[in-house]
Amino acid sequence: MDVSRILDSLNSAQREAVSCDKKSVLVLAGAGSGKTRVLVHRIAWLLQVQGVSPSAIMSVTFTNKAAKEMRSRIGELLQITPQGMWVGTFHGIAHRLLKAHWQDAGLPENFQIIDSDDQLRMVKRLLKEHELDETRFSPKSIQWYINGHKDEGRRAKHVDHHDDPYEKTLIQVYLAYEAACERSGQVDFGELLLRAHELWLNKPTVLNHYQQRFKYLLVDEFQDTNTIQYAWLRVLAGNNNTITAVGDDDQSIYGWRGAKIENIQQFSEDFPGTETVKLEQNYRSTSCILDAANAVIANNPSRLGKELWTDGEAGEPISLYAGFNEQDEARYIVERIEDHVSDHLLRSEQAILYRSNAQSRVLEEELIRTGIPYRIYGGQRFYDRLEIKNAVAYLRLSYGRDDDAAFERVINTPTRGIGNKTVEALRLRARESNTSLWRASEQLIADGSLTKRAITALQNFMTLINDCGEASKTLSLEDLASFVLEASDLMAFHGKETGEKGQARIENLQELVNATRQFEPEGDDSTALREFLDTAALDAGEQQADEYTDAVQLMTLHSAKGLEFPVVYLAGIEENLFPHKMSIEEPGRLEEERRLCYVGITRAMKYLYLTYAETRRWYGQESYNAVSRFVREIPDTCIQEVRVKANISRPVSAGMSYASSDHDTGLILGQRVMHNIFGEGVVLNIEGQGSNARVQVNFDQEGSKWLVAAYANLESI
DNA sequence: AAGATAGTCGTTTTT
DNA sequence: CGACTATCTT
Repeated sequence: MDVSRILDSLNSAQREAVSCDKKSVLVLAGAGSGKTRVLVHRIAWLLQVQGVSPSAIMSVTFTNKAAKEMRSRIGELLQITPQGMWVGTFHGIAHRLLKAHWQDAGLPENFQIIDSDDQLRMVKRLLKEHELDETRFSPKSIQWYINGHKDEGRRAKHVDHHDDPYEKTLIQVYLAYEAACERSGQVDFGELLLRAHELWLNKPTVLNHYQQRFKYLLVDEFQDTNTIQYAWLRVLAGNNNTITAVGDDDQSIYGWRGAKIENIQQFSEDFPGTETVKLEQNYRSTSCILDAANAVIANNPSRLGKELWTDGEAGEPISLYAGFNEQDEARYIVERIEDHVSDHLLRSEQAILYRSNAQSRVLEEELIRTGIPYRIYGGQRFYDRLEIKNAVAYLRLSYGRDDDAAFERVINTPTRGIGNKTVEALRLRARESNTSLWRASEQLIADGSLTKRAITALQNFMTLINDCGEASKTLSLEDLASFVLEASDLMAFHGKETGEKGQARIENLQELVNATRQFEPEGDDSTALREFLDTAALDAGEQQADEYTDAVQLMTLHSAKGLEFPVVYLAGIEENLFPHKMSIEEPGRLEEERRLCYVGITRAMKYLYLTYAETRRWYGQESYNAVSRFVREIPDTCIQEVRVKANISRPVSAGMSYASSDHDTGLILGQRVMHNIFGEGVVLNIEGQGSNARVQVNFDQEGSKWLVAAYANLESI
């Protein structure tokens, strides 16, 4: 194939990255600089110019979505789908390895993946077993503790207790957790990575095989890798393989869950002779937006240093709007959305981004009020929904009886008279005999050490599961799913839940049957169930519901990473909210907030609106936040402040006295007032009546603010 | 075993 | 404030 086709459409930095023949390349790809493009073209370069076999290439991404996109774009560019290439997520690839080498990894052949929900349940159970006080040892924090150590590559036996009794207890729980997973053949997300790493370390022949095979490694979103992921990669790369890492230190926003931005710096040290290529030309945004982004991120020390530029137009200035409360902020945003719609932009080309999910409510209310269709991204994954998890638990038990997480979940769902007492007895026996709950049930029934009623109920349950197991051997995946839903009575159980909930649950369950019908197993029918269960555990499932209606997009800044929109509204750009209160004190965390802001700004292609509220109801309390420091970091020349209505030329002097009765606020223009947070100031303007009245005050310290008179408690002085 | 009630807690989220 | 949970009540 013609080499020019691969390089022609690229700029010189991109070309450099694509065709680099060093053993290690670090591509620092700024937002909108064609990162995925470089990865895809590099793979094409390796295959078609270097003549590398597809099976010598492994490309690792972070999310399933990214992996999917990578595969389809490679196919698009090459017009064929290369066979034997591994393209997947860290977790997906680790899982694939563990399935192939379960014995070497010390796992049972049919090990199951548990998600964080199952994990949390297990931790809670263990805390009860160990009679630990949940207020002192919160399940969530224990889960955090375990996952944190796993992400750092530490098992319970590696953790140092520092002679601290509290830490010692945590380690005990971690140990018990490991034992419980072992006993029931369950593997959590962190465990996938940890085991895959241990597989390299403990089985040199296995490692050697894969080192020989995967001569070319590519990693996307490298700034998001955690300790164990990077360690795993490094071992696989060894001294001889070629590794391409693509990432952006300025877009590292997952430090709080273990991502190590340091891995980027470390890379050049670990792989001597690394060639670093910076992609700084941006193809997404106007120069006005880029100037703002550059200016904000420049406030972070210890960056690797990049500056985005474009040869495009300056574009519109960024709008800054100060709402007097969050409803006013929402109203402003929705008005601008309508403006752009009448200006022939689609609703789906406009996104409202916010720091935390709680902000979406007011925005939604306003969108509903004005009848604008919207779609909220994020939220619960399809396979995380209660009814789906229940149904999948039955499928999991059909596949393997020792799956304790699944067993616990549905032993009494729908209710079948197996109470807590019986389940306690099962758990006790399982622990004593070091076996699964299913085997423990068999034992206890044989013993006759349960009440007659419990035995009957338990037997009914086990018969049901065995029937499902039999069905799984003969039926297609889809028929099995239907069978399980009927036999277990889950359909009826969820259907009778109150209000629209029941209806929604039934629809989701039907959607699950749909998913089984559309599922295309890689192997033959005999492995279809296992493959489907793995997908349910590792893949979010399509969230396609109303993808085709033209709707405004709402999402957190975190979930916006990697996306772009012609119009972006960045709502709630206030101190304490963004940067978030919890991150203001520590410099490291503040820098991550700033990177998040950089991510937000760089999502915008043409128009960017920054909005905040001077008064905001937050946790049931009125709060007064100053405009975010990030706004002040943007050069004035990029920003245009939107004036509130026509309050301009009314002269403000002590002599003027508009009757207070007009506004019911008891305030007079030009009057000096005292506010218990902002201190002293002068009333500049009054708008509205009664409880809606709002007052603009120019505070000596804090500058001008709009306040709701009813809440502001202004005192005349 | 469902329904009421008190109590808690409150960024960001993928696998 | 309000969503969620754990515990108590019938």
